[in-house]
Amino acid sequence: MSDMPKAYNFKNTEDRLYQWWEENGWFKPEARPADAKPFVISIPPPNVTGALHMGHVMFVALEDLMIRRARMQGMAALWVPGTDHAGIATQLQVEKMLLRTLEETREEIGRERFLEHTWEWKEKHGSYITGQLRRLGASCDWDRERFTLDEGLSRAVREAFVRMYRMGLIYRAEYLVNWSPGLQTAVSDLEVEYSEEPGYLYYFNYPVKGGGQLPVATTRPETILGDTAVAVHPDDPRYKEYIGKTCLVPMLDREIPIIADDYVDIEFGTGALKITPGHDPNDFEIGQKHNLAIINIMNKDATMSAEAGPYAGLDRFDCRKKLWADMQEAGMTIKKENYTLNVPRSQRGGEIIEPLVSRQWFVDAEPMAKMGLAAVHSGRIKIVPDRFVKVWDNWLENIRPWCISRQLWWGHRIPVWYCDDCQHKTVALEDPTHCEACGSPRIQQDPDVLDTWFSSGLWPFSTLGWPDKTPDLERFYPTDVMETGYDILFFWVARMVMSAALFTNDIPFHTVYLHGLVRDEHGKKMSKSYGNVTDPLDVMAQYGTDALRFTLLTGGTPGNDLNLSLDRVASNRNFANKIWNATRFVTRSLEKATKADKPAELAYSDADKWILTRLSQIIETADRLMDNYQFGEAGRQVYDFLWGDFADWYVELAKVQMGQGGAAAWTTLSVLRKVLDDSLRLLHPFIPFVTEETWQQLKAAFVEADLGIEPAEGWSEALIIADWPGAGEQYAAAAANFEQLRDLVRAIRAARADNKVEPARKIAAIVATGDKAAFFTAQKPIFAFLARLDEARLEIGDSVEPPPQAITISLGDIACYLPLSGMVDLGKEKERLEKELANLDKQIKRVTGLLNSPFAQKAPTAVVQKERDKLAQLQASHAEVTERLAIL
RNA sequence: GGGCGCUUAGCUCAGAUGGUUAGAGCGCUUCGUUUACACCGAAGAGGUCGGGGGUUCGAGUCCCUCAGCGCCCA
Repeated sequence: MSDMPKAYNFKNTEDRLYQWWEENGWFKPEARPADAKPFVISIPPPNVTGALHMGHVMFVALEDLMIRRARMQGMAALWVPGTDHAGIATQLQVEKMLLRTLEETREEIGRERFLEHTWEWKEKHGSYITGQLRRLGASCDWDRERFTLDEGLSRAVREAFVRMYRMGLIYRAEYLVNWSPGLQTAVSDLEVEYSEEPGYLYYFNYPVKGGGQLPVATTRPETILGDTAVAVHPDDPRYKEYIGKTCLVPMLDREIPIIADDYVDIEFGTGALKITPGHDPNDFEIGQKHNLAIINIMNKDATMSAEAGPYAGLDRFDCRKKLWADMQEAGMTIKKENYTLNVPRSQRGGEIIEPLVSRQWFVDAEPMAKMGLAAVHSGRIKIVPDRFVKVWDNWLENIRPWCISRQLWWGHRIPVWYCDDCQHKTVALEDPTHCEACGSPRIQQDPDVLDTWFSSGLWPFSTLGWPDKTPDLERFYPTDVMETGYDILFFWVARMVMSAALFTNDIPFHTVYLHGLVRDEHGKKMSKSYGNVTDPLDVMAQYGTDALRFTLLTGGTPGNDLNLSLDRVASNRNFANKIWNATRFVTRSLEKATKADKPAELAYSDADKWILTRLSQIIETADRLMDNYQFGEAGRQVYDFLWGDFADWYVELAKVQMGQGGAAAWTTLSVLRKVLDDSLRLLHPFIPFVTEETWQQLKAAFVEADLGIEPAEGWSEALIIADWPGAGEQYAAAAANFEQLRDLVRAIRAARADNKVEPARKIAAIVATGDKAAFFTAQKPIFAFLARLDEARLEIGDSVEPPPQAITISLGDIACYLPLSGMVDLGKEKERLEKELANLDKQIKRVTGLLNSPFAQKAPTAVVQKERDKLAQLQASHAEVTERLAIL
C-alpha cells in the first residue's frame, strides 16, 4: 500500500535525486555500451565567477532535455560542462575586491600578485555557478568539466595561435580599434553597441589658405584637432574651386589638403567633410585611400595628447567645450543644431568607446568565414530556426578583421616574444628562452592577453582533448548540437565553426539551435537598473525546478524571446502535483487486483483502447515534434494528454473498471501503468525530478504488489536510463466510439448544470444510439458513473420511446432524454430547442452551400467526406429536434 | 539604408504539410470537499486572429501593402 503524501514536495526530492543519478554514473556516456552511438553537446560555458540568471536556466533546460532524451533512446549521451574565464568581467570583479579589501589597484600590486588573487577568487567563486547548474538538474558529465584557462585548454589556445600565425592568419598592426578608456583595453567590433542619443551637429568654417572658407559640420568638434584633410564631393559645384588647395586646422593652424572623394554625401551637413583618420573608422579608410597622415590627439585615458597643442591634458569632452568656445571667440563657428547621435558604447559598462589607433593583434577571418558559409550552405550545419541563416550569411560575407589582443592580465597571454636585439618575433608553443632568429636571451613576452572568445571558439574540440588525439576526441567529436542564445551567434557560434574548420577540418556540430531571450512578464528586458530581474533561485525555491524548466520550455517558440510569467510557473508547479497525484491514485489502486486475476489473454475494454490509442498518437506526435526541435509544442501536447485525457477521463473510467474486479481490474491496472509510465518517460527530459520521483514510486508499488505487471523490458533501475517509449497499437473504431460517449457525457453534464440538478442526484436517462447500442450498453456502468445517472433507470436502445416530459440532447444520430420529473420547465425547454434548431439550420445551410460549391470537386475526397458526414449528423439532429418540438 | 521577428480571449502564450464553428494557462461567473489531487473537479462567459488587398473551392496559416512594437547589421 502506497504511503505517498497528498502533495508533491520538490524540496526534499531534487537534491537527493540529483546526487543519486550522479553517484550512479548515469550522467556519463559510459552508462551506455561502448558501441552506443554518441550524442554530444558542449555547454555554452558560463562565466566562472558569474551568477545564475534566466538565460542559464533556458539553455540548461533545452540542452538537458536533448541529452536526457538521447540517453533514454539508448545513445551514449555526453554533455561536456565547463566555465569560461571571462577576461574583462572577472578582472573587474577582482580589481573591485582588491580596492575594497587591500585598498590597492592592480597596478600597485603588480601582474603576478594580481593573477594570484584572481586565481584565488576563481577557486572561491568558481563552483557557485556550476553548483547552480546542478540545482537545475543538468545531467552533465562533471568528470569531464573544463575551464578555459586550465592547462589543457591553454595548450589548445597556444596551439591555435601558433598555427594561425604560421598560416599568416594572425598579424600585428597599427589600426583603428575600439578603445575602452575606462577599462584601458581594446575591444572587438562585436563588443560595441550603438545607441541613439541627443547631441549636436556643429557647423563651422574651415579657413582656406590664400583666402576663403569652407563650411564643415561635425558631431565631435574635439576631433578637429586631429584632422588631416577636408573632403568634398568632386561634382559639388559649390566647392570645386577649393579642390587641391589647403586649409588651416582651427586653433592649430596646421596646414591640411582639401581633397575630392565621392564618398562625401553632398546633402549631408554642409557637403564638406573633415577627415580625422586617427579617430573615426570611416575617415580612417579615406585616409588610407588618400595616403593621409594619421594624428593621434588622444591618450589612452581619453585625455588630449600633446598633438592637441594648447588642449593637451584636457578630458575629451572638456576639450570639446573649450575648443568650441575658443572657435566661437575667434569667429569661426556658424551654428550648433540639435542632432541625434549614434554613440558607440561599451557592451560592458556602457562608457563611450573611442576609436583610437593602436598596435594590436588581429585575425584575418576571411578564409575561415568562407568555410563557415560553406558549412551552412552545403547543409552540413543546420541552423534552427533557419531564418538565422540570413543573419549568418550577412555577417560572414562582410567579415572584418578580428582584434584579439586585450590589454588585460586575466587571460591567455599572447605567445609572442619580442627580441630586444633584433626585433624578431618568436612565436612558440613552449615558452622560449632566447630569440629564435638571433639567439639573444633578451626577449620579452607580449604583455597582452587574448580575447576570451578566442579560447571559447575552440571549445567543442579543446574540451575533448584537442590538440591531442584523445579517445574522447576520437569518439565524441564532432559533437551533435550547439544550443545557445541567438545573441551570441557571431561572438561564439561563428567562431567555433570557423576554428573547427581550420583546426579539425570538420564541422564542430551538425545543428545549431538558437533560443531567445528571457524577458519579464510584459516583454521588457530584465535589467538590474530597471529592477525587473527575476532570480531563478527564488522561483525554484517557491515553485520547484521542474516548474521553472517546464515554463521556459513550453512558454514560447524556438528562436523567439519569451516573456516569463510567474502565473505560468505556478500552474506548472500544479502540473507536477497532478502527475504526483495521478501516480498516487495508481499506486493506491493496486489492491484492486491480484496476480491470479491476470487473464490468459488480454482483452482491452473500449475505454482502454481509447486511452492506448491516444497514448500512441501522443508518442508519435511528441517524437515528430522533438525530432524537429519543437520541444515546446511537444511538451504542451504531453501536458494536455496527461491532464486532459488521462487524469480527467481515464482515471475516472479506471475507477469503474477496477470496481468490477477480476480480469477487468487487472487489465485496467496494466493500462494505468502503461499510460502513466510512458507519459513519465515522455516528460522526463522536461521535468526530470518529479518524473523520476513518481516513477520510482510507481515501480516500487508494482514490484511490491507483484501482480505480474511491468514494462515489456522489465523495470529499469531508474527513469533517467529507462527506454524511450514507442507508439503501440491504435484502435481507431473504439477510440471514435469513446469520444462520442465523452461528448454525450459532457452534454448531459451541461444539461444538468443548466437545469440546476443537484450534483449528487442520480437521474434517469433514455438513450437512442442508432447502431451503437452494443457499445453504449457495454459502457453502461462507466456512462452512468461519469454522467451521474441512475444505472437502474438508464435505458439504451437502437430507438426508444421518448418520454413527453424530458430534456432532449441531440448529438447527431444519438439522442438522449432526461426525464427530470417535476423539474422540466417545458416552456424553457421549448425555447432552448428552438434556439438549437435555428443553429442547426444555419449550419446545415453553411455545409450544404459548401458541398454544392466547387469545393465538392476540388477538395480532397477525405475532406469532402468529412463535410458530408457532418451534414448527415446535423440533419439527424435537426430531425430529432424538430420531432421533439412537435411533441412539446 | 538593408534584414529579421512580433501583433490571436482581460493578461501570458500555443496553433506541422492551407481543410470542422480558432485552443491552453491565469483571471472572471455559477456549482461542487463523490477517499488521486482545492497545487482539485464540473459547467460557463469571453476573440470579425493589427488594417487593407490578393492567390485559392477554402487563409490565423501563403503572397503584396500599410501601421505599431522590438531586435540585428550598416
